[in-house]
Amino acid sequence: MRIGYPCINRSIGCTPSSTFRLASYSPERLKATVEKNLTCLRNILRFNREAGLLFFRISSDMVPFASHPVCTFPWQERFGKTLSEIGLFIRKNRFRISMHPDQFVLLNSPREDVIERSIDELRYHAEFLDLMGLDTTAKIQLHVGGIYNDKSASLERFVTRYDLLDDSIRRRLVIENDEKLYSVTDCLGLYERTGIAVLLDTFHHSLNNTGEHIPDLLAPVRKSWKEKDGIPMVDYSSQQAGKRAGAHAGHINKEDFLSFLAETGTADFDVMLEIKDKEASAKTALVLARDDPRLVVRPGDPG
DNA sequence: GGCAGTCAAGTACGC
DNA sequence: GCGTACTTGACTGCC
Repeated sequence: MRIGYPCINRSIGCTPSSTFRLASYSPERLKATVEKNLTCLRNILRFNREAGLLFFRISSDMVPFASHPVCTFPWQERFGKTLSEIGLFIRKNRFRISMHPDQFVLLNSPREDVIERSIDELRYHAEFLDLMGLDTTAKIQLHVGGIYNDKSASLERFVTRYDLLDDSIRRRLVIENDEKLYSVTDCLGLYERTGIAVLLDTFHHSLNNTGEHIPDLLAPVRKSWKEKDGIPMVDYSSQQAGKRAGAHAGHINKEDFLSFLAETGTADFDVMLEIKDKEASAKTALVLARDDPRLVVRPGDPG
């Protein structure tokens, strides 16, 4: 078990997801922004190594407009060397890496233009991980998509689309249950049909389920991750008091996290804390888990 | 320098 | 039908 947090770090004073408006696109601007983002990513990874936080989600904004027609700058060539250096650092320190394209990426849309843009965006994500030289345990996590007034037809479209994807994308793609439309059970059904691994989001599951308890889902979810995929990734969060159902907590709820560790027993996975204060809660989680035999690195271990 | 309005992209939902 | 929430920050133009 590794513990981590997504995309940004709130204490080291840089952001790895600087961007700019489409209207102000220029190759120079792109180059400068990617340079800045990569430098920050490096700093975050160093910070994480020292903190013992070995699971990290890389922001989709590393290369702004990467999949947009406006972007003709050969960022792959320009930054290939830097990316492979970062990848080496990642492999050397046994980090686990994920990426999570945002809500515009939909494989089951009935609209062909949406599908095309989505595949372009997935190609960018896969390319980014490939350039770092990461193996297929580095994943791109995606939700199943929309319902479009017909859930079974929409599931069917997902299967069809998934089968048509390039292997460079397919070998990294995993599906995550969402809080409203597609439950873990729906995702496991897609696994049965396509072989795609299922990323369990415990918080989404608490909001969208058909009565299954987390401990009962661990084995079927585990089964969907093959050896080449690595151990499962799990997203963890809890409800922010006083906000709409589904709002991510601002700080880790210690009791809730401890009971999550307890109810998952000896099942091994890497866990990502989707909590708003990012590395602060992740560090707390690491301390809370210090006696858990599943942990790869304990707090205070030399980095 | 500070502020408020706005930002590539899709979908579901409430009014 | 239209505006808004997702996730949330941070870019941008204006004062």
